[in-house]
Amino acid sequence: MLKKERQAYILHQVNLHNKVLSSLLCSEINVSEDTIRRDLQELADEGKVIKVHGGALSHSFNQVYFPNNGVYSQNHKKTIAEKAVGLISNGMFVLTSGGTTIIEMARSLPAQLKATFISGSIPAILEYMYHPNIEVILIGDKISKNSKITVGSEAIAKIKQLKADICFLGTNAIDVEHGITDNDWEVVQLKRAMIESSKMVVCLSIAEKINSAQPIRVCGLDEIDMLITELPANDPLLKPYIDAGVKVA
Amino acid sequence: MLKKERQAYILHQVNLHNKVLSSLLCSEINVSEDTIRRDLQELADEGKVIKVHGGALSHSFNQVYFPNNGVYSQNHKKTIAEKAVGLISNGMFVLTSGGTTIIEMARSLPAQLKATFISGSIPAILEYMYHPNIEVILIGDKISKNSKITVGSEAIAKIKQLKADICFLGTNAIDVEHGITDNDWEVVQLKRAMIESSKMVVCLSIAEKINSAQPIRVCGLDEIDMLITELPANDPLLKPYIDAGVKVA
DNA sequence: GAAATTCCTGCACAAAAACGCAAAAAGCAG
DNA sequence: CTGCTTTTTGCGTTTTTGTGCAGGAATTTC
Repeated sequence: MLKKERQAYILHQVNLHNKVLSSLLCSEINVSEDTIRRDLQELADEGKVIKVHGGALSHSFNQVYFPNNGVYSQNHKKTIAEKAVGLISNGMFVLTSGGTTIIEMARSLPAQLKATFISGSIPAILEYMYHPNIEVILIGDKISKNSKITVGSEAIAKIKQLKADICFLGTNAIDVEHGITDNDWEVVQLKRAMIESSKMVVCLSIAEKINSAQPIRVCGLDEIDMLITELPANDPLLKPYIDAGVKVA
Repeated sequence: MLKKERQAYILHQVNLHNKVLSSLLCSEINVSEDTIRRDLQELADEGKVIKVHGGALSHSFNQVYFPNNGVYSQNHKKTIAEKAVGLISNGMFVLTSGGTTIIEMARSLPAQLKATFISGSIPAILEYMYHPNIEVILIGDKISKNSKITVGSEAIAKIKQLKADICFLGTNAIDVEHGITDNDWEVVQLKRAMIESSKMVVCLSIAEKINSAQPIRVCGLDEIDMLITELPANDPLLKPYIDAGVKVA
């Protein structure tokens, strides 16, 4: 394979999937990692891709791909994400909110999964978009620059027209007394709509946020079906939620 | 075998397979590698093939894998982008399509500009999102993974509810006879809706796309108000468009 | 913090290109 | 056919280019 040919192939992959991993490319094309690295470097020098640790990104993608942006520990989120993707099966309609846990989940989706994902979260959409078998429906409206998600009455109206199989909510605070709470009024409206439009509601929450409360109420515990944390299901911290009728994982 | 005959054979192979290896050719035709190299050099000088280390590539190979890349067209797009942003003033409602030229425009927006941008193009939205003073409205619908833009009846319906001050269209092909044409049916529907929903329609097009046509018609020249290219306004290539009543810049 | 990846640098080796040169082939005039 | 010039080709040598490998540094991950 000619060098130029190889670079063309790489560029094609970058534009198609928004990102490439050097490790994958080198086994795919059957050349050493050094060669791939040098190719990526050259393409980067020409401004055609953006080189990052482990591979390269397309130009439009790099801005939102913040690898470890989270305030909280990443591997907890990965644990949660993996438990969550286990609930999704082929053919499902899946509604997701925004939040870093949700993005982690989007990254953990197995390649062979065929499902339809609906979301207004830009970073989540980017992850879904380069997944080979997932169909993506974007909820449009005004973009909230803070949370990088579309908010507003149009988005809510659109969600209310749906009936998804399952809905995943990134959770800012949860406690037995107040249920799920949050601090952004517009995001709360959206989450409420999502809950109403889903057959099953799953909350993703790292343990630190359990038994904390925020000013605005999203819903009571009776409205959610499952709570996923990084803790084992028998952790005493989760006992009150199980008693309140919430499944945990 | 005569030299002319040999070169014709090589050219034929290049056009057939999009690439040739010098090593293969020389064993095939039974001449030294030097001869092949000299032949390729001549063909390259005549612009019939693209010579690379180890062989040669056809022109169409480059067009498929490096669609108008290169420093030149990047600079051209920047020129176009800068002309385009000059048309936007504070408080405007701006509708934009997808395409690399539009993204370049998004990158060129001055920081102090206060306007509302409406688009279904994910890469464009990403650019707008990080701009300090721009309000962003995202058009939702199913995402086309190819063009990274939302397409479908919902998106079109939403656009038709608007009346934007100005609309910027990335253009794939334009000529006097057929007007604006494109090759993606869904994108064309979207562009048609955008044109209808804008007080002013501006097409952004690099010069190489001028006087070319694609299978699907977007609109006639009478429906666009302005054509922006990297060429000076008095370039003869633009004359027919000016005659047809289109402003150029 | 420790372990695992990934990256960078210099180096060696092979493949290909460039260059000069001379032999071979072709064209041409007598 | 012969002698001459011009073009084309092949061959050695030198340069350049492309690739892989080994190490140590840097970064990410757990």
